[in-house]
Amino acid sequence: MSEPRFQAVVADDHAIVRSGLRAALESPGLVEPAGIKVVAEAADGLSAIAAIRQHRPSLLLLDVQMPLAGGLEVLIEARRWSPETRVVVLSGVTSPGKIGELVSCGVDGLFSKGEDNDELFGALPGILRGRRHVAEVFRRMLEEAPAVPALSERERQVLNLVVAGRSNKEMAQVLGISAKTVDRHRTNLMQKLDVHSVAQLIAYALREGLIAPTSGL
Amino acid sequence: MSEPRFQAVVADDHAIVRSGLRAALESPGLVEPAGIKVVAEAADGLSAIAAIRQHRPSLLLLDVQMPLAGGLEVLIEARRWSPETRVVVLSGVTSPGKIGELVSCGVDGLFSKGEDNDELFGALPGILRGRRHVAEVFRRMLEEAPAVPALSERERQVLNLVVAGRSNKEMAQVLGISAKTVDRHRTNLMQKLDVHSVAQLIAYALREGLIAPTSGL
DNA sequence: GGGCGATTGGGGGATTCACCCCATCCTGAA
DNA sequence: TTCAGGATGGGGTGAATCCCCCAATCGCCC
Repeated sequence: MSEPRFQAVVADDHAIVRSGLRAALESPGLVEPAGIKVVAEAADGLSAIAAIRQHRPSLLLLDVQMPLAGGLEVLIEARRWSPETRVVVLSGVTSPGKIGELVSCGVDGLFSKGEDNDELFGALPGILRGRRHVAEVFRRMLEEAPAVPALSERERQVLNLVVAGRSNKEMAQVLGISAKTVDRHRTNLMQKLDVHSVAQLIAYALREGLIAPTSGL
Repeated sequence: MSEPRFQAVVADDHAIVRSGLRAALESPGLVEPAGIKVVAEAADGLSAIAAIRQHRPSLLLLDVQMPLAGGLEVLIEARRWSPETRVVVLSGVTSPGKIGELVSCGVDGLFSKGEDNDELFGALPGILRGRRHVAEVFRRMLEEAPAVPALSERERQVLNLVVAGRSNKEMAQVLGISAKTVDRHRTNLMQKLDVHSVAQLIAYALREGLIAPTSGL
């Protein structure tokens, strides 16, 4: 019996998922001949970052949406504190925006929770040895991406406030500008996104993961 | 080595969760001395119902939100086709509305994905022998429930259409009634829920899980 | 320097929304 | 049988939205 060559940290807000991943990684032969030792689990983004800083593992298995800090933030912090750690993200949501962000930030692996994990387990050995792997589903999605329009800083702010239920007048106060200017940004925003109502605007923000579904009001 | 006394069906849209639950159920001693045999997995509501009809298992482990049919629908169908099957629901979302619905529909077990699964595994043997168990978190939540107002059929329809981004005029066409009546329902709806904008209305629908975050537009 | 885009702000208008008023019809419970 | 509540509509008002018009300033890149 040989010692596991690799150590991993598993981060997901669901305990069942963590134990499932742990079982799969540690079972010899499934991913690695000697298995992969899971040295820490994390239920939220902050403790994930803490675990990375402490253990400097060879692999980080990461969920996209978690409490306290999302997948992207954790990815960036992990790169900073442990550059040699291979970061693999598991995504439950499939919004082209978030996926694109992760890819351009240089994740080493990107897989969907909905699909079979054969693709994940099959690709992990390669990833641990320096290769990269983005799941078929996501690669096709990015190719067929309907040209995501780039929003300006102000437009993003306005979008967030609209989603939060604020009126133009309130936004004007918050941002310290005229209500008319808010209206202007709003118009440009809706034109860029090709939507024509608040509801569609919120639906867009939701699809793109610009907003946490758990945010009150 | 004795044969497992119980058979289970596991339904969840994430493959990792299914395999994690399977591993836990089947491992001898963790839940049952002889383990629980997982006779089928289902990735969506319809195949979950099909599996129940075919296998008539002693246990159904069920996720709340799945494609094609939600947890509640599957629960009702399971009761119809296999009344002796104990139905245990795992909820990722924690909206008082959905939780209350499930309890009043008579689930045998109700647990949160976010918490440790010790409570689940500890309670399963009792559930298999006829007891019921609702997780601590949810019991406290239901006690502190802020008196969920009951919506009428029309109001629910209008709410869904509002969330879908339809205007009053469009809803009038869809529902075959006057735009003025739609406005009426809308007014009553917002009064009942104590909200005063489309954004807050959508936020409510989202919190209560009345709408799938993955629904396009 | 000359565009280009982001940001700022104003006027105006058509439409929609939020919320009142009023009424009738029907169903089921008390 | 009365009576409450749901569903159906009409009228109207004030506010907000959506979308045009116009203009100015600032920074950035070629």
